Amino acid sequence: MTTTTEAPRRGRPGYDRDGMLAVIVAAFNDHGYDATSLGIIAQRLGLSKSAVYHHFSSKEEMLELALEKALGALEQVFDSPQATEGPADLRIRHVLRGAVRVACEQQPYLTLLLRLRGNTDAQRHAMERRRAFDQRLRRLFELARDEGALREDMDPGVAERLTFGLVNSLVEWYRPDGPMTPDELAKAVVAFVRSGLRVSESRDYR
Amino acid sequence: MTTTTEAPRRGRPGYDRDGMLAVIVAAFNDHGYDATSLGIIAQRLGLSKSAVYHHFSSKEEMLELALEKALGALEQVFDSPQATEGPADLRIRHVLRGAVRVACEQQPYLTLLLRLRGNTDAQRHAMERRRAFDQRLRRLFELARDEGALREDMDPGVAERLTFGLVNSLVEWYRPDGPMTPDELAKAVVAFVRSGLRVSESRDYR
DNA sequence: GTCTATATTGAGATAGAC
DNA sequence: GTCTATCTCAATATAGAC
Repeated sequence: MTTTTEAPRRGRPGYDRDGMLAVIVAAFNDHGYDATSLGIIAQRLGLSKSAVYHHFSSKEEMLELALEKALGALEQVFDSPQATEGPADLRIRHVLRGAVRVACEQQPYLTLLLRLRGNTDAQRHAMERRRAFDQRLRRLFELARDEGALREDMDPGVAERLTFGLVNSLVEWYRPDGPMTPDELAKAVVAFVRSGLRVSESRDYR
Repeated sequence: MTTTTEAPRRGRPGYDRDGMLAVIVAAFNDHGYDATSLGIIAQRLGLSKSAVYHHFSSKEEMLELALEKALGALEQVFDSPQATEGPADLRIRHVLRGAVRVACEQQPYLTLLLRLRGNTDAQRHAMERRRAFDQRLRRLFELARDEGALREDMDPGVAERLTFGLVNSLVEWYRPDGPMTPDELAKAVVAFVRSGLRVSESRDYR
């Protein structure tokens, strides 16, 4: 189920790198990456600082591994015929659902990615990959306009930014143990993006 | 035009507290509040660290002043009969426009507010005020549902979160020197939220 | 109002014992 | 694989001269 390089369990039971990473990313999201000290991380893991260094060579390596999870998951959304073939509005809907799924399933990792400010090379590189994702999305919206599937009073670029601003904001409040499943949430997002909040004439879209 | 306590200019020309605060908040947003050192701030202001302390008693005071700007502006959106009287859908539209305006005009301050994680008392207090704002919004959406102005297949709480997730995401890409005015943006947001992106039957809403 | 100098604390990272 | 102890550097904040 993991989407990135598998972590061959080593050392004694309890933590593999993936399990440690989950704890570490939670700390990054609580304090911000830069402001998260190795002391805090070691405390949360129940280890000493130098024990942590036995598993990760630096704080930046932790960040890179975490960002790879989010970026890998996002990029996978486009690895499907449904994202690259067929009418643009259907392709958008597919990507929209995939992005909502990523927001839910990879929530902490995506949160970390979305908060990057590009102060180091690794951060800038990750942001570059994210921008590439955004550009593919934008081309889809332009295609939708050309196919007459997008309302004409809205610029495709603005439509794309508003849509994925909405999707990205999910990480701010979605909780896996909350009342909604990712599928239900995806359905709500698709409905919102397609036809807004007003009482609708409710042709079902599919 | 400032919405908060005015800063009586003191000291030699160049910086008043408001002008300094703009520089400081930009630094906070670039590095994250916790990770922004007074050294960085002093450098950006072209002052020594201790000179900065002559204007602000602590780093936390800078944060509080900045957050007050964002929160004050948001709360003002509700200080209008249009936000408290009349049909819920019209009230929502008014608040929506006001929130877009705040996102544009107070962009750096709102960015700072939206990124808080609640690690100090001051931060938690600011987040509490923001939550109060969100709750007023949520009651508006519940009212809209009761008045039959909200599509029935969407929970009002989810509708509110998606809507203001979209609005809050504006701070991530809106630039004052970009091609869109706040008014144009507000119009696009209202249209999106009301009727989505599909080709519409285009009754103009007003 | 701004400076240099400094007190104090905690950061990331390493050495080397067990 | 984990520990204690420590290195080096930079953080917030203050003292006191100009």
